[in-house]
Amino acid sequence: MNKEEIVKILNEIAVLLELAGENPFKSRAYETAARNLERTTDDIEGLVKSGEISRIPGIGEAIGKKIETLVTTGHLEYYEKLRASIPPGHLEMLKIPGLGPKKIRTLFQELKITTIGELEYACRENRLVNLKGFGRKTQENILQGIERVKHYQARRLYAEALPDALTLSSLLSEKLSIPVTIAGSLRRGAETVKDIDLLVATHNPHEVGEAFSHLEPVETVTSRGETKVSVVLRSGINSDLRIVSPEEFPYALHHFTGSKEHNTAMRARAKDRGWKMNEYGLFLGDKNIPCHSEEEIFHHLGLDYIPPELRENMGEIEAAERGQLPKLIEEGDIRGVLHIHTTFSDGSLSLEEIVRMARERGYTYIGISDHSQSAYYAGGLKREAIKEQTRLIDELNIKMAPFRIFKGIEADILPDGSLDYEEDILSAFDFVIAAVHSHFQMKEADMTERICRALRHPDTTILAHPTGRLLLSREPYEVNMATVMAEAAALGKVIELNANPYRLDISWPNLITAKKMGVKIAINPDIHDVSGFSYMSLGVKIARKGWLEREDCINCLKADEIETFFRKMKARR
DNA sequence: GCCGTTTTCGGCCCGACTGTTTTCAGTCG
Repeated sequence: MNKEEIVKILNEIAVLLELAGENPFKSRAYETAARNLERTTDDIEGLVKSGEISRIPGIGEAIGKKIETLVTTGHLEYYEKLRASIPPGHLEMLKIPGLGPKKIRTLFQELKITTIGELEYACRENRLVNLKGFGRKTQENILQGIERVKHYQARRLYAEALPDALTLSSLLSEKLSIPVTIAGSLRRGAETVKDIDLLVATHNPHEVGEAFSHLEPVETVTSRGETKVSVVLRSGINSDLRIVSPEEFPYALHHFTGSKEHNTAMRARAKDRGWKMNEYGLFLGDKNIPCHSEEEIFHHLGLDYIPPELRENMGEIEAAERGQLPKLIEEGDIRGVLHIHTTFSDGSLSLEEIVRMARERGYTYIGISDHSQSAYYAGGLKREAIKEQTRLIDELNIKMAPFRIFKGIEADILPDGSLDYEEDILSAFDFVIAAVHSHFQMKEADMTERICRALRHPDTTILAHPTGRLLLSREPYEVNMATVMAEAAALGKVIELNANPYRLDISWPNLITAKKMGVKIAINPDIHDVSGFSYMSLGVKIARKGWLEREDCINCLKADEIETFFRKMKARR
């Protein structure tokens, strides 16, 4: 059993233990173990064999044994029994706002409720009002919660939530003439988000809460206090506004940016030093240590400033302590854009239009990569079309100099791992992007070998969207990314960070590993139409989340540098 | 269940809000 599956099982055990009414710290121990296992780059099987699995922090004797059992047998009786003891509907019921493990247990013990359907029925029959700890209001809220789960519960893409966040913050900001800051997972650059967190510093909390509740995009107010107002927007997204005093702002900004895991680790660190940390300050006894910015808070705790994207408790605190945080890539570092489709295949922009748009945006080169012949659904290029496009690019390169247009192709990786053209065609391109677009249902070992074989093709420059996932709609195909990344590292091949908001593939946790292995990354917008160029800033945000620096991304190279880079790869064939 | 320069037991981050209570439990982030 591989690492991802074990991580998933440990996390599920944590939730099941909560539902079973176990010691919450035991549940948290499984969460911690899962997280630390997930972020380790060590070979799990190797650690198990050498008896060193407990060297991973948070994994002790008991969990260590369970991991060993999973690795060697693929089963775990403890987990299976635990899962059998909890109705599957209880896991689903956790999604209803206001319902947690305790209330779900009460519902089961008193009313034998095991599914959301039964729960809805029980509410309509008015059966919750007399339960201890419940009441009329709770029953109403649960009914509403069920409605909301049915309609909106889905998480949102970052790119979908950000415009709403910007609208809300600017409306509120204009209304009150005060700054409104976006915090939470949006500030951290999460791929998908559950809600929009906003933060305001003011001495008039009531006025701010009132104004926020009546903004045009707000549909309903779900909770309203002195420091926090929660609403549901017409678009279905939840939004929380936090209101603090100007003095508290830096602490609150840090706190409400999260992540939960980062905050927990930071507060533990403060506690180690005899301090207490919360959204209102950093306290030694009753005395607040004054900080005027997030930077100062980190410095007081002996840390370099940690950019929001890194705050996931993935080693950033340790790195900040050692002064070894990466100098993260910025949008201004990007010199050129690769992976662009034109009207030759399934793009809606002509070559000339793309060149004009790229120049307007300050890029100094682009790389064209239309689909290859077997992608008939996307108008893949036949031999003649390639000739025609080559001729056109040569002309434009003369006309537009010093702007550079590199000739590339997005070649399908066929099921056997070969690429979709003869070598004489492939070797004529400046670069080749290899991509899986079909036959997703393969066994992990076969898919991994298919992709590794494509990487070994002498003409392959970049591996596109390596897991094929579509956020919130399609799971990644089964592929061992550790093996793929190791192969790319050994061969000096590039892996794409596809910046389409639905893909963001390679994922940021894998980026952290790729960087450690020395794999170079191309941040590629996979442009098909005018919106494509705007994906670059999201790509950079995710690259930052994956700890990337300018040196890690090939499209931070200047035009002549990337030309040399492509040539050197060709020379190795 | 994990962990230890407060070590093998007794902690484990912290506060707001809601709805149920009549001082607090549960949930959430």
